[in-house]
Amino acid sequence: MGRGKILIKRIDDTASRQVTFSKRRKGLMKKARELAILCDVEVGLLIFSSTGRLHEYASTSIKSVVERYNSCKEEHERLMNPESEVKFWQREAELLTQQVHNLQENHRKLMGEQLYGLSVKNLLENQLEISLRGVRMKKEQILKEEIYHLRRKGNAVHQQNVELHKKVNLIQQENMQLYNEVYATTDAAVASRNALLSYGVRADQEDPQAMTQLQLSQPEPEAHETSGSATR
Amino acid sequence: MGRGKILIKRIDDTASRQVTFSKRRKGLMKKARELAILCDVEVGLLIFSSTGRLHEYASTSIKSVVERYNSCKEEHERLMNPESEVKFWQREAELLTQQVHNLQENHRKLMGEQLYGLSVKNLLENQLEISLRGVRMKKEQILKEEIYHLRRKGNAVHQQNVELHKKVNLIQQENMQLYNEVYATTDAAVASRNALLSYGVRADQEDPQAMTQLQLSQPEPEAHETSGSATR
DNA sequence: ATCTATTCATAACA
DNA sequence: TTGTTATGAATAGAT
Repeated sequence: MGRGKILIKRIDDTASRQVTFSKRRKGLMKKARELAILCDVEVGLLIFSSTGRLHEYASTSIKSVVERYNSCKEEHERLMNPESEVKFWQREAELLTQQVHNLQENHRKLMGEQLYGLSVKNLLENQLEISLRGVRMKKEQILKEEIYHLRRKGNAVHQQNVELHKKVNLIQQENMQLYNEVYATTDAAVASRNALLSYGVRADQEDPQAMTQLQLSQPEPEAHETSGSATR
Repeated sequence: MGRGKILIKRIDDTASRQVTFSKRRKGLMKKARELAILCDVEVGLLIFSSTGRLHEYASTSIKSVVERYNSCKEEHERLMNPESEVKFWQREAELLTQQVHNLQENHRKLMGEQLYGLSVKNLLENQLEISLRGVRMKKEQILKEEIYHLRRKGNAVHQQNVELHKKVNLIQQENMQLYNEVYATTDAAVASRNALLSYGVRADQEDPQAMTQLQLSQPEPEAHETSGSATR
């Protein structure tokens, strides 16, 4: 099938060899494909060039062909062994994945609880703080009001005291004047009478008023405030 | 190549198909072998007949060809596949283990921080609470003391008031008596003189004392209330 | 790469 | 199946 017949032996000339390789390889693949199509069979062809390059043909796929080859040949040594190893690591990975999942779940819950707990705690504390502050403010207010009233009361009593002192002084003065007048006229009958007369005039003018005032003010068991203004 | 040209499509006639399969299969194998020898390359050929029968050619061996195929193509479909698969799952397991470790670490830290944070917080709160309570107690104490002193002061002033009223009443009584005696003897010279004399006696007995007391108590600037008991 | 003389593979037939 | 053969197909070697 060419200009001359050839012996089927390795072609020494590299170039010729390479050319022949290309031509026959192509033809081989064509015939492989034709066979697969014409006869409806599964075909796989693998060719490795001298440079290491791979050339392949498969009516379906090399994988399929090789699998079929393996199952056909029942050489499970290669397949079964690695499979069990794969299954082992798969199982390991599954377990670890589950573990990760659980930990993440716990993590999430924990943080959630932490946040929830803190917020609740803060809420409670705030509420308590507010209530407590309210109570304390009221308490202080009451105390301050009491102090204020006591001060007012104290002042009022003091004012009363002052008024009383004034009155006491006034009465005292009058008394002393009276005594003086009385004693000054004790020995002289005429002088006594004049003094008494002049005193009587004064009494008509001022004293009855003072007496009325003193009589009007009522004594109280436990003294407390009165907002009266003592006129004088 | 034959008595007539043919289309490359599945041969419907089973017999023809089988004949063609035999002839072409043989030819394909021959050519595969020729290629392998002529070009000094590795060739593998797998053919599965429609009945499932395997026909193979390999310049070396199918095993060798398939192994070379796998390593060359780096398509680790069957042989290499398990290996890389194993490595993949090993890697996965390593990553997951690391992840578990990190999560556990975080978990531990988080719980630690939580506990630490809480304890510190509580400590601070307690400290603050104690200090605050101390301040508040002092404040209240001061307020209460102020109230107590104000009350004492108020009571003292009140007591003084009462005393003053008593004195005022006493003096008033004496004054009235004096007036009565004076006016009763105004018209009668003798009666007047007796009255004056008796008054003098009384004054000697009581009044000087009252006067002294009154003079000793000092009047204060602001005064109010009267709690006198007006005897009549 | 392309051509082509030649060989080869094989379709049809027996 | 196997063999025969006419012929298309593949290809060695030249270009």
